[in-house]
Amino acid sequence: MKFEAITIKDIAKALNLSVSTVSKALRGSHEISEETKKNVLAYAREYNYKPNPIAQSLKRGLSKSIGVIVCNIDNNFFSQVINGIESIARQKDYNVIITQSQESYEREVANSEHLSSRSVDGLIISLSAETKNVDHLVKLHEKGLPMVFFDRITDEIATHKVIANNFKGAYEATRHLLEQGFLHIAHITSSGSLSITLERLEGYKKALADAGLKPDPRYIKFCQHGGMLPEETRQALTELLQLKVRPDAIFTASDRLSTTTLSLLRKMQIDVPGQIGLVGFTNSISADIFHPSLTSVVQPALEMGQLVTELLIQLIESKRPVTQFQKKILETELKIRDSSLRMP
Amino acid sequence: MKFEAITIKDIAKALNLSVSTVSKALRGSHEISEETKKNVLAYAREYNYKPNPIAQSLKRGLSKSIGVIVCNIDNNFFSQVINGIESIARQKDYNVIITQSQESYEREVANSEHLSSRSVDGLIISLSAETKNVDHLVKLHEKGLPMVFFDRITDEIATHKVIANNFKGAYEATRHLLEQGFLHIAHITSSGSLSITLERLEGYKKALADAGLKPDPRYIKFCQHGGMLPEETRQALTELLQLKVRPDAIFTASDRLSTTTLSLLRKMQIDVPGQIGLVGFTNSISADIFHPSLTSVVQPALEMGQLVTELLIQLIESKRPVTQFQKKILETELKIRDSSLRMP
DNA sequence: TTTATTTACGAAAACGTTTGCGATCAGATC
DNA sequence: GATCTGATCGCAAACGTTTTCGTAAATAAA
Repeated sequence: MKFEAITIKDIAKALNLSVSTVSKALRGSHEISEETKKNVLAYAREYNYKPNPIAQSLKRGLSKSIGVIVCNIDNNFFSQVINGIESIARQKDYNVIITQSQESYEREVANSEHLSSRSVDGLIISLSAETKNVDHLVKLHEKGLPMVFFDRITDEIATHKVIANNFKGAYEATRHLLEQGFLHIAHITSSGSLSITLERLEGYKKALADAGLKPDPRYIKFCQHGGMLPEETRQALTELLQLKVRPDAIFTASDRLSTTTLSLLRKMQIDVPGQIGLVGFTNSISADIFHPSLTSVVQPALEMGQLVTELLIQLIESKRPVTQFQKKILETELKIRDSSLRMP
Repeated sequence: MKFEAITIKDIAKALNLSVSTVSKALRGSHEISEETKKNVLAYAREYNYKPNPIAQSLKRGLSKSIGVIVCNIDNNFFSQVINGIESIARQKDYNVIITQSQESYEREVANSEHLSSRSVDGLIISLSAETKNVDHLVKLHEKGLPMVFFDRITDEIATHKVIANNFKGAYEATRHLLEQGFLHIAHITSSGSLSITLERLEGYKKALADAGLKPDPRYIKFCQHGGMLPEETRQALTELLQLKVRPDAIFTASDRLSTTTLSLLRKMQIDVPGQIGLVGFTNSISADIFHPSLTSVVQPALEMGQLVTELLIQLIESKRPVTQFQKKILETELKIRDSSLRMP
């Protein structure tokens, strides 16, 4: 199965020109007479000539493609981010190659190596929950592969980063629960090695502190796989419910965690928000038809994807080494719905 | 920003061999002595040699990448399919380039041309809702670009196709509503030009007919953009609710349509299933925490993605032209939940 | 007329591979 | 001793493009 396309050679032969002349004519070089240019362009258009991007890549040493590593695409937050990435990439004529780490460190390492050997021009990464060591990325970065981080970032690599204001988002979510009169607010979150986990945890603690409450470590549950495995969340929730002073509200720190927790509470016949209030980080487009509708901290996922892609392409296309890096922090939005309302 | 990697040339120079010898040694050719092979392999391993895939692509005329065109990635059904695509592609060492048509015919055309000029080795497609004419794909297919379809397919191109048993899925959904005692069952579906629309419509009609009911065209609403625009769904729903004999149940034909309809019914304060029963095609992982939990026809999305990718790669790698094509039909599953239960 | 300058084009190398073929040399066969 | 065979390797072309450099003709300046 071959897919034959017209090449510069064909044009050259047809018009009795040399390959180099045709190439220059196509790029509008001043070295070529207007008439020749016209002829070449006309012929190219007629036969629908498209330059072979692979040959161009080989020549230029750039592939016009960028790699993406996220934990999972089947997740409203990440699929929205990818939407944003794709829109900018397309606009700037880059291809996007998406890979999933499934929260596994090993797969993240394999993906990053595979992508770099696939000669992508740059990498967009959100770390996996399992990842505690970023040497694999440091190595690639030192070799000169441009990369940018979003959402789950690391301090160990100096480059552009885009995150949501996780601290503030978590703070507002927790404060909202406090304002509703909840007192024993638990927190179910992802792996402690993730930046978002720490930031959200700090926001949660600060809100409690500001209300004169002392965070209780027993109320804070980490899920090493970020909610990929429902069993993990069940475990965390079960432990919370067995505490002597059972929490009267839960703040969940990620998309999967939020929906799974709500699902489990329903299966356990626990009334939300009657017996337990709930606020979660989630970008689910269906949060308002959940039972109960889910109060959520929504991240500007689309913008994050767009912004991070713009920064990466900027890095790729910059002539001189970039030394000034940005850390963009986008604001979240607290959408108050039924799951957190003490008195509806 | 350059990203220098070791090449065959470097190895050749270091070991005092020719480029061709090194190349052959790396591929384990019988022309090369065991000792030389050992040396080359050792050196390659030590310096972490990875063949430049772009150069290989140029040489072989194959890029080891496949293009995907779906309407939208931010949708549980499609993201699950892509999950399946990715798993097989990775396993067979293909890259996946994902594009979104956003249900627009123009973007579908642009994407298909962009991908083919990007020299992907093959295409996986689910047609956009707007697409009525597939000439752009016929042209590429005739030029020899392997392609396979899933979900929204066309008869005009002879190739492998993978779909769910839409007829049966729709039939069972409708029959279930009938069994629950609903009599006036409306159907909100996508564009009439989509294969899935027709198949599901037929299943719906057949179930009604088998129950001795005559399908009423006023009860059938088409959404040209497949639910991408909520306004379209609102319009359809509003019209249904204004009928003299208001439907007492609705069967929605796609992911977005289902969640949007449920959302709108809630906003309109219409009790589901009390006033209106609801069954929808959806792969939402949260259908059981909807209010009410949503009875749904679930498609084996992951398997669809895996299967369609296997078929494509089979096509790409086949030495001789393939003339026998498969149309795989995977079974759906009806998950009965609250939204369709007359008497809970 | 001679010499410089411009214009318009072609030859060839390069990017990193793969591959057919020819070269060399050893040993085997007659 | 001449020929053959097999093993091992290098040369060179090829994939399609870009780009540097050279060169011929045409024009301008001397």
